[in-house]
Amino acid sequence: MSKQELEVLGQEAADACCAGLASAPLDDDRATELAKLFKALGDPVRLRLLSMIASRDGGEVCVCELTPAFELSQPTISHHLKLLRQAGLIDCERRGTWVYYWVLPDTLDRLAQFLRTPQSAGAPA
Amino acid sequence: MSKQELEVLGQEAADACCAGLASAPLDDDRATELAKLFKALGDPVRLRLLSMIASRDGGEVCVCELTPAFELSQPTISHHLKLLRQAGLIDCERRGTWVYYWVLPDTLDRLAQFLRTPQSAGAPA
DNA sequence: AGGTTGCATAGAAGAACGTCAATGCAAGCC
DNA sequence: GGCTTGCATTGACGTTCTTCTATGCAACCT
Repeated sequence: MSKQELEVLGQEAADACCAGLASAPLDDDRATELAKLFKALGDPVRLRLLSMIASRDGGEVCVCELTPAFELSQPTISHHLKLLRQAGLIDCERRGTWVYYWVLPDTLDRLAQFLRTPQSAGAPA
Repeated sequence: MSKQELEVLGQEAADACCAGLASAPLDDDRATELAKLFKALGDPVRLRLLSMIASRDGGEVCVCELTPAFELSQPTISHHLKLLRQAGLIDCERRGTWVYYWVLPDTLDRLAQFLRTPQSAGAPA
């Protein structure tokens, strides 16, 4: 019943703000778009990179701090950062010698909204 | 400073309830565990399957309804359902001839919590 | 200008993934 | 029992991903 009413609102309205995965079956296009984002998060190195950037007080981290935190080659870290950037999860800027990365919270929040189930959506915490 | 205090609380406390990716840099084990979950969501077919199951009023869907919704072979759908189940996102039960799937909301909510950035964590909506 | 350092890009190799046809197995039906 | 139907499993194949070494480019430092 309330479900029916929601669907009457139309797909656009739901997409625009807060359509969760439980509000209606995903169409193929939207599923493909969201899958790219989740795929970007589906690697432990990228999750750690994202977390290292997001948990930084100043909001920015120099690549020169990220690379030595892993037992991986520098090009590998650079590659993962590129994927995160292409997914719209982070962005970067070169300032002189060093390159700084920061998180784009909107993309993360959009994914968080998408994952929230109806039962949890009511609880503010 | 407040950052320091948070870390003094210990990783367990943060893990237990609501540690977001921005609360502290992820350790390797936790990153690996979370990456598996996100990887399970990183495919359009699996996202659509999950959405089809989650958006069902009764909470349960018969495989016989899921399979024909895709232009993919039956084993392929079965394979994706298995991955979702191994990730702890859904579960299933055989009842007579048919098999029914339903969503496990706890895993989804845990991921949603993880993705919420500090700035959005305050807003209840 | 020449050398050094920080990071990105290119290309290659091995592992992991998505898909299918073929098969297996359980449950219902004759 | 034998046949049919619903779904899972197996094994194979092409694609994508992760990682590396080698290289390129920009910025700094004499």
